[in-house]
Amino acid sequence: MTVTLKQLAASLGLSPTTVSRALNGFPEVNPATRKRILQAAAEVEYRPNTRAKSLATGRAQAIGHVIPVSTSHEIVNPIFADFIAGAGETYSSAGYEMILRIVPDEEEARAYRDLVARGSVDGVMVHAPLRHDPRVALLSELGLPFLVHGRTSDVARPYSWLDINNQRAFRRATQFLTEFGHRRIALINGLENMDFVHRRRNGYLDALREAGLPVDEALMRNGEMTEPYGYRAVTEMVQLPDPPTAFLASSMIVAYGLRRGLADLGLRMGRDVSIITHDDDLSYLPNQGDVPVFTTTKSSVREAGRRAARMLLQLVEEPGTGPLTQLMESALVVGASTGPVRK
Amino acid sequence: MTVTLKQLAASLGLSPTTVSRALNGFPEVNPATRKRILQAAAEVEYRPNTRAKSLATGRAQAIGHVIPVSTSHEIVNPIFADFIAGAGETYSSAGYEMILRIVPDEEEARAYRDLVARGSVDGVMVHAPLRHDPRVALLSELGLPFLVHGRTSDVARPYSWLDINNQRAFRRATQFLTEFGHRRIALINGLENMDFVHRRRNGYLDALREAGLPVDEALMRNGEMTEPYGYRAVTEMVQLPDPPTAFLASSMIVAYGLRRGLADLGLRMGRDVSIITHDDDLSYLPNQGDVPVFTTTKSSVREAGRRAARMLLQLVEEPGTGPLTQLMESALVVGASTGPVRK
DNA sequence: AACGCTATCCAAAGCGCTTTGGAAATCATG
DNA sequence: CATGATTTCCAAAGCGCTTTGGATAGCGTT
Repeated sequence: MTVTLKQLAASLGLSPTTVSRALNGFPEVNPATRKRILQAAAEVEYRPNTRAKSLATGRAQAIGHVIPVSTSHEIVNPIFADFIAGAGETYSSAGYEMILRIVPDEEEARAYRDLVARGSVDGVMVHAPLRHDPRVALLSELGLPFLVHGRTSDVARPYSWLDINNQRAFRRATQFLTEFGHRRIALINGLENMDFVHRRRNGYLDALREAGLPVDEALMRNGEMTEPYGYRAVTEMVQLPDPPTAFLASSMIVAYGLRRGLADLGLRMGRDVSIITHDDDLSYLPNQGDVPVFTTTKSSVREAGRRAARMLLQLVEEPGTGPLTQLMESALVVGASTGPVRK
Repeated sequence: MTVTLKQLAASLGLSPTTVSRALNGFPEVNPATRKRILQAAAEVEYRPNTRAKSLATGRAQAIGHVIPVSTSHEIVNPIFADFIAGAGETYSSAGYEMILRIVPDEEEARAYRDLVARGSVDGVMVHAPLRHDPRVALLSELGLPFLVHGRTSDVARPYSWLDINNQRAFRRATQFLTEFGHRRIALINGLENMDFVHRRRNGYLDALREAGLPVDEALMRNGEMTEPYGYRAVTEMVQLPDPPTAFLASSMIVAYGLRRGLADLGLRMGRDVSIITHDDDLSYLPNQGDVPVFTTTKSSVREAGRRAARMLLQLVEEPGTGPLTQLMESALVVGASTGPVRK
């Protein structure tokens, strides 16, 4: 059964103090004794009780992820699983526990306060930041180390984040299309209140401006990034007097919807209509092959999870470390979904 | 800042004992005093320190989910996010923490032992059971309450699980197709070592037998359930001397691949070729509308998460409760992807 | 008036660990 | 060989809570 420090110490004829020091690598213990202790500990598979340890040390050895679930649309972000997987790997190997809280979004603030008050975590990861996100201010105030996956746009004080360069990615993607002669490019974006949506649009607008192309509101959409959303976008836009010849999609799933729409319309992707989508490189939606199916702005969200976790752990373990930030670039990977505009 | 029981007691001129009893609803405290205590506690937003509490009570108030990540294929199951979301809701409202461990699959057993030894959890959820899954025996031996999402096939002793009736679902789906006159039906299944894959195949085989149809190995595939996997399956099978007229897909993502394959081949889904897929009702892959795009065997994995969590909590809170099992049926929802066989 | 109950509160121990402040033994040093 | 410095160990307190085993006061009974 589970063996405690005290029992282990007794079985060795030593005090708990010495055993604890030996196990935790303190210097003041005879090498021979230490060896004996380590051996015995390994033999009985001793593991310190997490709760006791963290009560004594004051550190939770755990990182929290609070996932708000909107009671209205109930969408669970599909990138969530891969990000968590990446972050979780890092936590595990650093000896941290990952604790997840799924809460209705109106209770998110309370969840953070609760985690702090109960001393359940040493830091938290902030998911899916909004353009104006109150969480940054809240967490700064609470004094809990945190790292934002993404950014938010109106915060006075600096904070730590890891983001991909959404603006640059979408500017490059748009440029790529304009260079192929496309002049009517649609942007099938995510929900308006998300911060990344805003940045992607900026990149798109930058490129249009640089190419001297007009902005047409009719070619820009915001919505929950589902497959039917993509489908609807393309089937409706094709009926415009001057329909788009190219589409920028905000996710692979949306791109699937676009593709289906094109197929139903009898249009060939890459010839009649071009598509570029952002690809989070989700493990179950691979876009590979000699020539990938889609041209994408690609960036592994799993890798983002790994890096974000590493940064957060640093913030936790070295308090006073200035805000940490990291901007990941995404690759523009050319696949079969783009081509010169048809005359 | 964070206030402790002792501080709260001191500020009220009471002993920690009384405050603790008042907060935990014990009878031996004067109603007036209790009210005073509750008020003060609410005012300073007192929350008992989780670790201290669980050290004292011996209960972790936490449920573990161990997610093995294969180092070889690295696929994170897409249903994972929705299941977790469902389970998480339940845990939260029951006052339990959810702790997640992402571990390389060869270390999974160690992860369970570790969780037990450290006393980090009161129970665990077992994901993605294999046909022959060693975890059930391991966990029984460890004496840790657990619930399996799915089933495994060769375990002597009874265990608790929640599963969908995969066999029945796939039998009905196959029947539905045979009744439409299909005689060449392909089964695009998941990885062979997964338990549900086996059950689905059994359902499929049952229906073929009932319809007096021969089994053709060339029409059955196993593989990681990605979009390209579906695509490859259909494009290759169509070249068979006697190609299938209908496909059973094991997930929505696979069905997307099938659909793309058909489109590339110039075949119309629902007319030239029929498709039925299992639909886990993932929030970001909706299959709705007056006439859904796909005919599916549908069962919400989110709801499964909710129920599984409830069952697990019951096992944890009422030890000695016999093994709990629940078999959910999935609905056969008719969409636009099926039709009578073309002559 | 003495008694036993009951209601209400508290002191103290304990959960399993870490950590402070010695104590004892060993060592080098003059 | 006495002295101070090191090395090596341990007792005890403490982390924030629960819980056992009283203590005290107020109450109704006889």
